[in-house]
Amino acid sequence: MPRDTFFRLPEERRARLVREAIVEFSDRSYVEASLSQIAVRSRIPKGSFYQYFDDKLDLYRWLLMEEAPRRKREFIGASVPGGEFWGRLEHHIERGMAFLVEHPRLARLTAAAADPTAIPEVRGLHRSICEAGLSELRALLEEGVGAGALRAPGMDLEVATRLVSTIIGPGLTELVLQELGAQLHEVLASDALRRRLGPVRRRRLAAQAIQFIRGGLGTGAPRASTRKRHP
Amino acid sequence: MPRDTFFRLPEERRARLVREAIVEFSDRSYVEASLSQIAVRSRIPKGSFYQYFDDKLDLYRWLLMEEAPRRKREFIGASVPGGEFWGRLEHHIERGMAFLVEHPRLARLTAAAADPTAIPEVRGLHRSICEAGLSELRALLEEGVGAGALRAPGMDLEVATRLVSTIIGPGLTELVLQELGAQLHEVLASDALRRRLGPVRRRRLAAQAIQFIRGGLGTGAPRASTRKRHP
Amino acid sequence: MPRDTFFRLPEERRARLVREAIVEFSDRSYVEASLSQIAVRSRIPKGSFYQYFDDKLDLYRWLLMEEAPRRKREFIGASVPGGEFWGRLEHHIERGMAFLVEHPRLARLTAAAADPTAIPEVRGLHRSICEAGLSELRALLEEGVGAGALRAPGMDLEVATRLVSTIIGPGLTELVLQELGAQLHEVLASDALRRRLGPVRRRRLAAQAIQFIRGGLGTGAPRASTRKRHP
Amino acid sequence: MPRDTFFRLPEERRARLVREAIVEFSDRSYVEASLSQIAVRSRIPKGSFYQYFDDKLDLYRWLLMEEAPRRKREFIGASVPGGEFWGRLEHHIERGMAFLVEHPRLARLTAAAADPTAIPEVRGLHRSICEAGLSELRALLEEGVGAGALRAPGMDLEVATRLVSTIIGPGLTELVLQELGAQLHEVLASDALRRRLGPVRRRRLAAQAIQFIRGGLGTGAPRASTRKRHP
DNA sequence: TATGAATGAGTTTTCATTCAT
DNA sequence: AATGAATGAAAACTCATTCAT
Repeated sequence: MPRDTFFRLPEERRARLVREAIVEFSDRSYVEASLSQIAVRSRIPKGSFYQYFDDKLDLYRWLLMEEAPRRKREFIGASVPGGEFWGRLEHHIERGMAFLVEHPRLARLTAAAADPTAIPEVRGLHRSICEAGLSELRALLEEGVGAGALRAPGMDLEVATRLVSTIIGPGLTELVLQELGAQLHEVLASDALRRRLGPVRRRRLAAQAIQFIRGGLGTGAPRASTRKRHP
Repeated sequence: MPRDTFFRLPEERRARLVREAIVEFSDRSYVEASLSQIAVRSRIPKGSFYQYFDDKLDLYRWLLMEEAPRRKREFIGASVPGGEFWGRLEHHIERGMAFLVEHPRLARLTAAAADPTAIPEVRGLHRSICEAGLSELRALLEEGVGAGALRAPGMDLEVATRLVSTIIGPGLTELVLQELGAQLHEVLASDALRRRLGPVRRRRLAAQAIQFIRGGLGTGAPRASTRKRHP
Repeated sequence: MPRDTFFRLPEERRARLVREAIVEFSDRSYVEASLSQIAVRSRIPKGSFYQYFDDKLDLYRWLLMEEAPRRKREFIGASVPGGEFWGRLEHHIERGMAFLVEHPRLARLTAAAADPTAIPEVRGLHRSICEAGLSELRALLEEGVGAGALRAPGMDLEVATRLVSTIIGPGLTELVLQELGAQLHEVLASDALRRRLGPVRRRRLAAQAIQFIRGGLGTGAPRASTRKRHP
Repeated sequence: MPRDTFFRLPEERRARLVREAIVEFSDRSYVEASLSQIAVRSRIPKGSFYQYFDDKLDLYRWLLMEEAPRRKREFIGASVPGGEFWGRLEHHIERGMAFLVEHPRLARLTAAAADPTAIPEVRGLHRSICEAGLSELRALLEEGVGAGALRAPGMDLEVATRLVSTIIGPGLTELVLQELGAQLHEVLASDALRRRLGPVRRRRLAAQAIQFIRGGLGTGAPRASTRKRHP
């Protein structure tokens, strides 16, 4: 975690550092990312950097576990609203996509949790982020089960959680990129490009995701309630 | 692509190189992977390596685009059999999971196509692999639409393809890891561990995935046919 | 030398700084020693440190030339007592060993004068400390010569001084460590360990050192008086 | 230990590297010494260095444990000759001083074993070198005891070994520096300077050291045989 | 006077690729 | 064709000292 000095930094200076760190870590994987580059671009001497963070991992961890989530929460607003289950899930998804479009680098940072790496510490970090995401989603689905909105015979809640998580995680990102007809790095680089995905198209995508999760693709598939198997 | 010299290599020698390359590139991301390590472990001098491949990327490309797919085809057998759509998809999924369990390193290699990287060439490579996978899946789904098995009002075939692809790609992998209660690198390292996932448990997982794709999670969701939107 | 501000410091604060400086400089060589560590452990801001001392060297110099000798004098008491020469030397040695056991970090600091270093200023400092020690010892030996207690044909007083100095400097330290069956850093760290060397064992060691200096190891060696050769 | 490549190096190149390494490590302590400097001065790219040695410590270890001892053995000749004990010891001492004068940097390297450091690996290395030296000396003294040449009542062989070792180690070095009226680093730097200490003066110093060890400084000190106490 | 922060020159080490034999 | 060695551009990180408040 950053040292106190980091938080006491002049706003402008800290913002520069954070901005360039986010750019670097969203453009490149953890190993690819270069502290030297961050230092050069943010015009913060490398020596100074080490006043704020223990090391590269410390910065990365803070970005992934504190800064990105905090900004996401701020953006998303007072978490998921009450109401009917499917509506809440749709809202969740729609906000996720909005975040993706408005703050693609932060979204990419969060998604980095799914990236594989041989570095044990980073792996642990990624893992704990994934699990936090899954917990949140599991809680949401549990409510859905409780409310009778979710049913699927023979499917574990755990399994359902993973599958839905995959859809609203990498799935939606892919969808957005496809809709924009661009690659991730282009979207990260170009404000104009991703602004093409206005609320309307976004909502249409969200609706399709919801529909996929809700009704699947089949015709006349068997219907039944989702059961918790693993208690 | 490898030079001719590579294919003229004594079988044993080539096998050693390929084996260790697969180990390295499945254990580590492209940047993390070390040619030196491959050279040392396969007992192929680094100098010789450059007689066979142009560079690190060349080897990686060959593994991802030629060797892994070839071995996967061999394992999976004569592609998807005929028959009813859902049965074929289930077979597809089941074979994918079998491959994952029997050849986890090759499966990981294939999945690497989803890893982000700042290296443009690698990005291009990953992209083309992803698109090949999507094409194949799209073709399958198109048949499903033709046969009337697939219906979802307001959902593009492209969207459906992406979502299904996400499920049977990262989704299933996550499911398998969860079922094994282990992390990727443990599964890669331990034969015993992944052998715990016998055909029965595998089929149960596959069934749940199919059910998710086919019927979704909802109760009484609207039914309609999948339309091609993007021509 | 420290600035006045240092001496005007609240006692508690100054003591903390001195204590931690002694720990650091006895645990590590001059170059290895870290001002940052001293600052952190003594809870004296680094900035403040530079109000008290010019730099790292200034602190080190003060410790070696002022503080350690002062404390040693305090411990040893009113220097060497009168009396017969050998008795005085034995007392000198015995007190040195007692100091080593009771204040190992201060003793180590003093002994640091023998450490080689590439830093010219530190070298000069070490040198002058060595010479001070030699002067003192030379004076003592001169008295011995005067009193007829010391005789060795063909041996310069200078040579004798160096040799005796080596014995009661590094020699005795090594002897103590050997007797404790431990390494320097262990002895520095553990009060319990070095307390095992009670007065009795200490006196036995001192006696052996004296005997070595006085009579050597030979049987029937020639006897003659030490002459001053180098005026 | 160095890799094979190091030994296969063109003689000129390897000699340059070794020479500059010896210069660096004799001029500076382990921590002070800089690989970069060695690389620059020997005109060996830093990258190449790491083909020959694992790291800085590896080079240092090889110098201290292999190269310096080997060259010393070569210089000293077929170890200690037979004959009467005191004659052998004198020869030992005289050769040591000759080595000191002819190869002061190598001698300094060997003596580095007595330098304290906070780096555990280096400490271990130094320690094992010290113990090797002590073993050799102990063996010599044991013979002396056996031959009846050594006697000193109440003195352990271990204690005697340490004391003699101190005399012929740091003691003699100090003596030589004093005789030259110079400091270590001047002697290291100037061939002319140390050549002033010709065989005659050297022998006189050696004789005084022997006399000190043999007969001590006292007049009419008690005589008795050295006993082994610690078995 | 006290202090927290800034800094830059330096360190060791890695690795893909090239080159000469 | 085979290969052992050479290399240089990068990386992460440290620390005494200075500066501004």
